[in-house]
Amino acid sequence: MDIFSSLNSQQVEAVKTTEGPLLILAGAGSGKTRVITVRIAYLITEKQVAPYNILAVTFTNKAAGEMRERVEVLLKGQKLHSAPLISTFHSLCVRILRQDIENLDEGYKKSFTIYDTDDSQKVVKACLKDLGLDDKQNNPRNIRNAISSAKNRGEDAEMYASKVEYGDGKKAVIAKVFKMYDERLNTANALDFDDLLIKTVKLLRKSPETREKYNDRYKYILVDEYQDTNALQFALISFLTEKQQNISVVGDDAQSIYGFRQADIRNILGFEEHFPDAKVILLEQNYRSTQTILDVAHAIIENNVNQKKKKLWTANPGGERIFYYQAYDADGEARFVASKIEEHQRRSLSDRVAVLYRTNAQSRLFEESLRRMRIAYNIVGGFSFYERAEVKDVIAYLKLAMNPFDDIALLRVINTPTRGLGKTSLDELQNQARSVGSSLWMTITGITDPAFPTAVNLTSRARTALLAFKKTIENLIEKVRELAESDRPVSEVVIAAIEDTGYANSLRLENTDEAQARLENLEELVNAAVDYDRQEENGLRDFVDHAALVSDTDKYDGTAPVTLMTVHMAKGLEFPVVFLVGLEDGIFPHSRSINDPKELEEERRLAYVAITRAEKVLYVTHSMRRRVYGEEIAAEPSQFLNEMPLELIEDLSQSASWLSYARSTTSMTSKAAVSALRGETAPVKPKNIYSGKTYNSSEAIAEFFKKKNVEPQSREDAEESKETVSQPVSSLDSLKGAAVRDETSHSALRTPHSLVPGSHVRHEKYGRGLVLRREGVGDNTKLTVSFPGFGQKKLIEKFANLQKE
DNA sequence: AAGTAAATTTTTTTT
DNA sequence: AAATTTACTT
Repeated sequence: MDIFSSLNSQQVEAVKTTEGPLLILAGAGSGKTRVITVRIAYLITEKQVAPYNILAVTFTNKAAGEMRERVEVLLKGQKLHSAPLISTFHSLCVRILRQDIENLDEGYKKSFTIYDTDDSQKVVKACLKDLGLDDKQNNPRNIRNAISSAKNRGEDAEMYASKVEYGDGKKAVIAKVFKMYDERLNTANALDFDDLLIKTVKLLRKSPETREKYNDRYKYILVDEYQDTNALQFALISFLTEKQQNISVVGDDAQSIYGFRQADIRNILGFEEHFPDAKVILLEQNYRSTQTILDVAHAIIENNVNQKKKKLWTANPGGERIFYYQAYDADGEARFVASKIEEHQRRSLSDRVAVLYRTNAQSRLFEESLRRMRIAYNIVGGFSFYERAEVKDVIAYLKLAMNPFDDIALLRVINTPTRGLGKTSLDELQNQARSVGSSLWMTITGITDPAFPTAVNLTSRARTALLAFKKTIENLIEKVRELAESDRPVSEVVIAAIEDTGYANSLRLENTDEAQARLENLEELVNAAVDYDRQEENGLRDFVDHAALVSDTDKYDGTAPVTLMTVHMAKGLEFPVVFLVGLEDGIFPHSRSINDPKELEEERRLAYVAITRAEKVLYVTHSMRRRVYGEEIAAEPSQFLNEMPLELIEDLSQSASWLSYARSTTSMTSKAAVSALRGETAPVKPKNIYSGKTYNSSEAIAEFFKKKNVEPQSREDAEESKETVSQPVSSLDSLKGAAVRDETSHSALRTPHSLVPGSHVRHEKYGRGLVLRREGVGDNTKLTVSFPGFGQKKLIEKFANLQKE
């Protein structure tokens, strides 16, 4: 196969320039991912570079996954002994730190825990409390954000403190918390997301041997979305490419949308200064969109002052005008979108549709309207499976078993399920821990040791409860140790964390629908763990890291007919049909950005990203009313609408719209047009009451966990399935059953040992399926089953309760 | 100590 | 409107 056949001359040059620093300025839709992937293939097949010497870094797991897939296709048939590492910044750092963090000499051990945003915020809250500060006046979330921003700028607690001006009380508080926060994380052997980058950079700076090691390992480095890199990421890349200088970066300053994460556009603008030998290649031909769509996008981005002037061109046909719809209220907007999607699907099923919004909170109405129209859709982001309380609880047990110093994990589970350790006892425990400056786990060990009776204000009941808890965790630790020494499946420990801790039983005793749903989620967690069984000794570690680092982003299914997501998530993707919704002042651009010219420019770039996702058809919609915090308020059209060339827009609104006024009026400003229009509108009609639960459900979760080589699948009308599947059944029978359950009723004993590949089975939730693979023996037998409409599932035979058909 | 009722807050965007 | 936190009861 000629890998160059589909490339233009600039793209070919970008692929063939393998040595030395290279900057590829790639406009939207200019085939940037294709260049990167072909480049990787070229290095391996033509330049004989060993795959493991290649590193490609992206920002999201979704981008990494997609790149991996495409490289795989290009390299199909080659007999390779290794694979290039295609990873996110954060995963790369975890990989390095799990090997070498001990060289950092900061007391961190390889078994470190990763704290997510939620965990970090809890630490901040605890710090405030211990500093005797009120968390009403000092919002923990804001403080956490301030610390995170500082870290991403490359500042540590000391640097931050030195910059606090006299009299700035707020910053003084942040500085204090910052210092304490870092100390806490250190004693807990925990790293937050930002630390992953920071500690890796520090390690590389400090240890020339480590630096050498990774320089020799990664001889060719590619960075995607380079315009979104921040100071830390830049430092990391600089260290890694120190020796070889074989760095190539791809980016587009017009698509920089992560300023809030301290992305520094100077990284891309100053690339040539930092690497004087750098070669620069421009990719300006757009292969994705119609000229009309590009013209609209260009008209908007032109309003940015800080922008390199450049214009994309396309050989694609001009295309139809973009469509516009003004809805009376947000519900009407959602109904319009759903009915148009239906229309599109009737015409041509193959055209994938995306509904893009500024904030996750906007998704609900669109979900509802699509559901009512019985249109299958896929939603990306929002609430993550791993953010569910029950999932976090069980993960916390696992984290604790691997790193008992993890105070946050310990606090999360010590009284979950309730063990009679209430606020009083826990306060005392924390006080005790603080007074000796050690972790809670060590403190518990001290308190419960009969040989060293400590003077603590604990009731004997609490002491007994602590002892029981300690035993529970020790058992779990033992399980983890056994696991590491044998080839036992990861799922076994996960089940132990659910069952042996009493967690599942307490849920069963609740006997409510909600508890039932939680149990189902935990079954999915066990199913997810099955996938890690083959990764031997680090399986559990990897599994928990995955839970911390992987968001719902990679739930994205590139073949789903309808996808709902935020504009941020849509970056790098393309769709034949795009709905850009909620184009209202305060929504898009967001109210938080409207007063700062810098941030407004970022919003504009965001709008540019959204528009350039569209290949053929673009709809832009807005509503005249919107509910904010439960109150319905008047909404004004986005200024971005006003920046679009009006002659390229076709108005689909049912009655007189902002657009028609804007067109007919030269004297009136568009804002005035809106007020004039509003004066004519009828009183608010009664709102359609629809209060069905819109999301959640285990099928969404099952979806999430599906890994590569799994049939993609959209979410079905969950409401209907809820009604028809009256008795929800899951793959993990043991978790669901009655609180007290006779062991002999385990499905393994009921299921005949005849589920060989090729046989047809029935699963109570997924329906009829075909057994594809059978692995393991006895209780550990795992089956890979393909369920039409649900894709492939890996199930533990013992728990799956499969009926032969 | 645990469950319930009342009060308060929440919305950027992501690893 | 919904979710989370706090205050109050048993």
